[in-house]
Amino acid sequence: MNDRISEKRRRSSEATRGALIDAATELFAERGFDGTRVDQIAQSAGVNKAMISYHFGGKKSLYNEILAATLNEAHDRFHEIRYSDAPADDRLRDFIFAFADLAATQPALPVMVIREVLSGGLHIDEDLLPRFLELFKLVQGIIDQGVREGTFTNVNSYVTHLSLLGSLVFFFATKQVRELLAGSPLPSSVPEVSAFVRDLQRTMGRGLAAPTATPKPA
Amino acid sequence: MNDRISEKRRRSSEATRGALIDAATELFAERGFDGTRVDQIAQSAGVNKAMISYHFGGKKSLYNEILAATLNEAHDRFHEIRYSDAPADDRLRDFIFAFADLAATQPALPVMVIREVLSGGLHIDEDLLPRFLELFKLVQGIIDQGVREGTFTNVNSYVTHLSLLGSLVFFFATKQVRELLAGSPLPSSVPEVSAFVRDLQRTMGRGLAAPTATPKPA
DNA sequence: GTCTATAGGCTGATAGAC
DNA sequence: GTCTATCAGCCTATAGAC
Repeated sequence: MNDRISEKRRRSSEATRGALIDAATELFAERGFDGTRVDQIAQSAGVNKAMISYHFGGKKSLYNEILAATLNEAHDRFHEIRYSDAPADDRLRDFIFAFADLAATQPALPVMVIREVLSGGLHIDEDLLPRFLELFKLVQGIIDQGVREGTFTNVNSYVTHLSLLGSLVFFFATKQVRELLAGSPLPSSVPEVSAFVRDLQRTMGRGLAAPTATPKPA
Repeated sequence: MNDRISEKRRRSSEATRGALIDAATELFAERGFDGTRVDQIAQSAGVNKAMISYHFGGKKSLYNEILAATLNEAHDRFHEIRYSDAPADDRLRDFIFAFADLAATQPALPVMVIREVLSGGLHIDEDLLPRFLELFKLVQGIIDQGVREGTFTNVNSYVTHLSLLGSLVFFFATKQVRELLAGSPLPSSVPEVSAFVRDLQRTMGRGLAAPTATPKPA
């Protein structure tokens, strides 16, 4: 390849793209699409704002590219759970852990998901919708499995999967405010996250367990 | 009072105010503060957009007035539960029902709450914050009570109350999208809501019940 | 590939007539 | 109290220099 002459340029280009994506991800998550100014994105990334149009074709395209990347990462992370043949209660436990793990690495995901859901998918790209719904289907499928197998009590899987996702998404989406209200920076929220995961796994496990089945000891 | 001469005007004035509030409530909930245009509010209310500045002193003040009214209504609705001396599991059940009932009448509440929480209380009025936190404290208090009384298992009340509120807020906040995805208008979501309330009451009740205590029959 | 400068459109607010 | 007309500011996108 004739990379030699353009090596320096190529690296700069990708550095610019990356810087823009990182800055924009944080800002979009924090203030939403409408609340984010392209000037801020550019300044925060340390590049000129014209680069947004050049590299991504505008603010909206940048937003969609970020959303796509985020959803794709989620898709990959849940691969094992999706095709696992473990019993439903184990898969549920694994899902809660995996979601929390993902949210810890990619804090923007839950916020962007909830923002999209609130706005009724107003500025979501049409071909991103399936990726979006996958997440919901996976959880509902696990609950359906448990009901079918008889390990879960006879809940409505539709409303129940919404409850579970609501708990998860809300917890991580509110992290920022809670830190703010907690006084200040909050040293480390890791113990908080693991308490949340543990309690949610237990509460859901016990709450869904069929009356006849003895729930596994916590 | 000298209302006679200004009676017609006063009524018009309040009608204008009311129309603006109604229109703005719906639009703010649907698109957020930044996503809502004052032109839209005025047009949707059928009045001139100058009326927003005249009656409320600007877009932001209108927003805060709506948020205050919404939070005050929530405060009033939960009065009985707040001062109830019933056992924790009953209070929890009542709270879930009351929240759902409130959300059905005031669909904007959960959406505005979640939007505020996401933006880190960026444009919330400072004297509104206590009202906001009340809601959270109430739920956490109920869970603390159950743990103290020994009817609830030894959960972390902080993370658990977030799970519960997350389920509630998320379910009602996503109503719009879910209707959109369900094909179309969705005839009536009442059966869905009652299924949600029932399952959430059961799942939380069973999930939190202390191992020694026998959960009440559903 | 990156930057500066600027265009063009829209937003929220207000002065002044009725 | 309400409306029309208009302003100043801000936002995103782009043309053109380097």
